[in-house]
Amino acid sequence: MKIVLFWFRRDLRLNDNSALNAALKSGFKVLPLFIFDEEILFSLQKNDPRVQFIYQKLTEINNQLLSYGSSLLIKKGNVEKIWRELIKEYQIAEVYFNKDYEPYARQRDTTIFDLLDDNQIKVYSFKDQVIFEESEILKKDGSPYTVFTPYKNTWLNRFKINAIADSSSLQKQNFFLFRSPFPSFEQLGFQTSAIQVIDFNLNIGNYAQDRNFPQADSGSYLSPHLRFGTVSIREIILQLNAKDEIFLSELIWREFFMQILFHFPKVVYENFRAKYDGIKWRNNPDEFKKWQEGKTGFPLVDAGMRQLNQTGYMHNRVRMIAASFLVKHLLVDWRLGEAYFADKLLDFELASNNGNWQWAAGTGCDAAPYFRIFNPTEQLKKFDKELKYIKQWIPEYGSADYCPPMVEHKFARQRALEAYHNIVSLS
DNA sequence: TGAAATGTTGGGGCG
DNA sequence: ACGCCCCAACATTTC
Repeated sequence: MKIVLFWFRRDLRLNDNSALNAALKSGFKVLPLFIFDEEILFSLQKNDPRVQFIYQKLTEINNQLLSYGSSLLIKKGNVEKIWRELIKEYQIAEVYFNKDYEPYARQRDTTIFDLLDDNQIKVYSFKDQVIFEESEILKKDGSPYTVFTPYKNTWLNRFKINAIADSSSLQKQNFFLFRSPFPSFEQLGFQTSAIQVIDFNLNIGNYAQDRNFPQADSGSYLSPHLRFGTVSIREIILQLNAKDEIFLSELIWREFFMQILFHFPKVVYENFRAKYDGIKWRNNPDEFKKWQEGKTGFPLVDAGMRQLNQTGYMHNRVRMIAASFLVKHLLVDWRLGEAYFADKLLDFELASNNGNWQWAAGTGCDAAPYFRIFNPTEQLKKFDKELKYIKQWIPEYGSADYCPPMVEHKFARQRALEAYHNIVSLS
């Protein structure tokens, strides 16, 4: 019997899933598949909380599928090798998956597409993780936007709320009646983590007013869910009210950076603006370590880094301040900070993380000018006046146990200005 | 989605 | 009442 395979990747849900809906309408029975890609696992810790989250969500999906008489096929290893085996094992008519726009995924998917094509298997890929993908929001001359505001204006003009309403419901009877043994977490070789992804909260009525105040806990905590597709971006946007435009704007930043990464994949390794390539980073390992551990002596930086280390999350404003401090005050290459965030953030997404680090470093598209240097002490006065946030994350704050500032602000500011100015004046 | 340095203004103390 | 000085408050420029 010929079947189709639906390949879950970063769309770990059954409802409002573009490629899955299409697969279920194909006329064939659908076998859902997930592959733990060893290329990705290779760079992660055994107890990475994100792998644990993926496993939890796969378990939930599998339980739903069991009630439909089906189940999820789980594989782990080299993706190409696994697909070669699948082609032999099953009579595959077609393969469905949702598009992933990251450079590694695009390369991997091209390889798999060619392999399937060589075996006369049709492949259908779908837009699912964004409202508008890279080819849909372009300037009049066909080139991509590199400035956020005009990108956002075009995005909003193009956006029609009725165009995203998904009317199709899950056609449960079209799943392949199949039971494969669902591997345990231990069988897959993973270890448990104390850090958990918390559920999102769309009760964001005061988001616009509260979002800069880290103690207000005004975040939606949506980001990990959007990262792994455990929620549909379309459903989220349909639930927003007209007054949630600041929140919507943050979702547009997400798509802005995704299309930047698509059109300019070099940003993964290089400054978007090459004129900053000559900056002489200090990259002092001891200082970098103090920043990582939240022991810089600047309370807002330290509170943020400790929140990150303990929970896998950091408040957005504090991310900017911590990033600015590393890059400007310590003159550590933004790529090192980016890599640390990539390791720790539950919501790590290459496009946003890279885009925001380049923003903080002043090297990115539409970035903060290099001479805009956050003063962590001023930011504390403005955004955590009552010291609630910093006391939550720095229990020893105010006692002799709390470390003194590792660098004098005025001195570090001047040093950063000189390091950047030297480069800019050369170009 | 910055902060510091510099410039301007005006009220109040004082002789 | 007047001019002078000080300085806080605000505005503008600069990094």
